[in-house]
Amino acid sequence: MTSVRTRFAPSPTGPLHMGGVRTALYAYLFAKQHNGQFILRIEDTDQNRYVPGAEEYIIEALTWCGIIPDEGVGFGGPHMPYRQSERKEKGYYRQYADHLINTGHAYIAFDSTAELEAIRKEAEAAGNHNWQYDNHSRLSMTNSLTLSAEETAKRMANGDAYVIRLKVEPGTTVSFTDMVRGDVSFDSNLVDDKVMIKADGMPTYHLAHIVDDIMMEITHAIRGEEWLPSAPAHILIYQYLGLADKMPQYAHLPLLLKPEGNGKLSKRDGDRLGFPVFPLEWKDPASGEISSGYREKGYYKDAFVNMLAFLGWNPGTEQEIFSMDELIKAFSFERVHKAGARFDPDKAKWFNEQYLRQQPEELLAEKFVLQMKQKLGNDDARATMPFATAAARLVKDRIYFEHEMIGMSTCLFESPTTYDEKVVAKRWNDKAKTFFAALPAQLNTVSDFTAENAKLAFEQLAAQQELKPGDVLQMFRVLLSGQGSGLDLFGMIALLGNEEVNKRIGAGRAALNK
RNA sequence: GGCCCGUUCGUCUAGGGGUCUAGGACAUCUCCCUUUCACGGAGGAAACACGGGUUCGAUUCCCGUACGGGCUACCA
Repeated sequence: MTSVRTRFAPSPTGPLHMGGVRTALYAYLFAKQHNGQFILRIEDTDQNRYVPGAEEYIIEALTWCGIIPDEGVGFGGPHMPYRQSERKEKGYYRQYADHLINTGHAYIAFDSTAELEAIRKEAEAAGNHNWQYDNHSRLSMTNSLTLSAEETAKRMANGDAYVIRLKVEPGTTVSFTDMVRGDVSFDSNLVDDKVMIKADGMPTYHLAHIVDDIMMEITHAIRGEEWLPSAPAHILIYQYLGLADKMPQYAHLPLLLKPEGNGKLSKRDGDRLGFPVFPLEWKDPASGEISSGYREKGYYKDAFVNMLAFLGWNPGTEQEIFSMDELIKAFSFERVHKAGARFDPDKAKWFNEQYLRQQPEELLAEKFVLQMKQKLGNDDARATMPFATAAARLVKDRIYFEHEMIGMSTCLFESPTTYDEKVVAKRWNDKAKTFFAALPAQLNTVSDFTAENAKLAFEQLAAQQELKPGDVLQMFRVLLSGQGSGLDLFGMIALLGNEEVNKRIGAGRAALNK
């Protein structure tokens, strides 16, 4: 039995959409589950749409996600080159196309784009919305079927522009078994004569992916649902080639839909709704426009991959957190949902939160030290592991992303400049004033300034003054941080230290008593 | 318009003839914990698109309708 070989074949027309990443992920998971190979092929047959940097972006994005190709552009392999423009130079596609012509399954067509456009317009005006170049119309067009062999040869020798079209035989039902959809069938009468080789000599997707899949021994072709309508043409090509036995199994994946409204998820949605649609940040080379990326937004790659895997697939158990290895074991196309999946940015954040919670404390502390150094300067005494570890413990459960640590802990580094008015209005009374006048001295009696000891001292003083801790606790927080809510109060106090706490109490009293 | 695919809580989904008084997760609400907030815990509200069949019995099978999506290029 030959080994499973899947491929991801994007065209370098811009940054890789997260839907594309999911397609790559499923193809990768399936290949790895079967100890097979995952191949990255670049489909750059449309010279007009080529975007510089896109190819590098694709490779970097897949690499970041841990979806590492075994073969492909940037990775080498036994089927080089893996870029279709280069494979075209080798004559691969033309060879297959000529074979199809020689066996009567394809023909040369001279009709120009402008002519076709005119015909479509005319048909449209006559109420025919579905004119296509097919078995109904091809005999009234200018092609090697309607021209004599001599005339055709003459035109070609003349350098007249022509394309090679597939000659679809009418009257059959084309059916195949899709890995996610089951049996699907089409009427060949309705399949158009697809262009396989364009006037510029480049193959179209339809021919190119088949030739490459055959040559690269692809066993499973995994792609988006948008390809389903052209699947019958692809199956016919395999049949006409006499290579139906080489045809991979197809899997058409459901599309990713907008979080709200209609249609598939697009670049615009991210900009509009404030979440990334791309794995990595992308700067459009032409417009300079920047699209945000999951990596730059602070998502863990594992969380991103986990989230993506669950958009349209689920394991059938209640487990939601999956490592790549677990995904490889659990994945199956039978469990891919058939309907499009509406993307939910909240759930994406939730996944990241879960991964954040799982992070080892030490790792978080290391990142925190870096953030502190950036904010406070390299030499700041607080930007060290012991302090950062304690601080990380304080903020960890209140954030979705690592980069939020520093912002969540502002009160550890900055004295308040304003004080929560609501709390002040309610709690800054005579008793509180007396209490906080005495508190610094009380705190000075604490020899080991831990959270527990500071709390004890605080409660003692409150008891002495016949106050419930609740009467002055929130005010204490406001004096220290300016805010009515925030990090665990005594945890924060321990980190601030006796001296800083007293200083802030003093500053706060001065400000509020003015 | 034509063709193809789809349709379970707001969202992602489980379930594929009786076990469904339809399960989980996100979001939302309530309560508990807590000085607060968050975390955590407990609980609530919330869905089988509709109409016909088939069947003793349909969320589950079939057919229609509606709705959604995709495709309809010498783009992928």
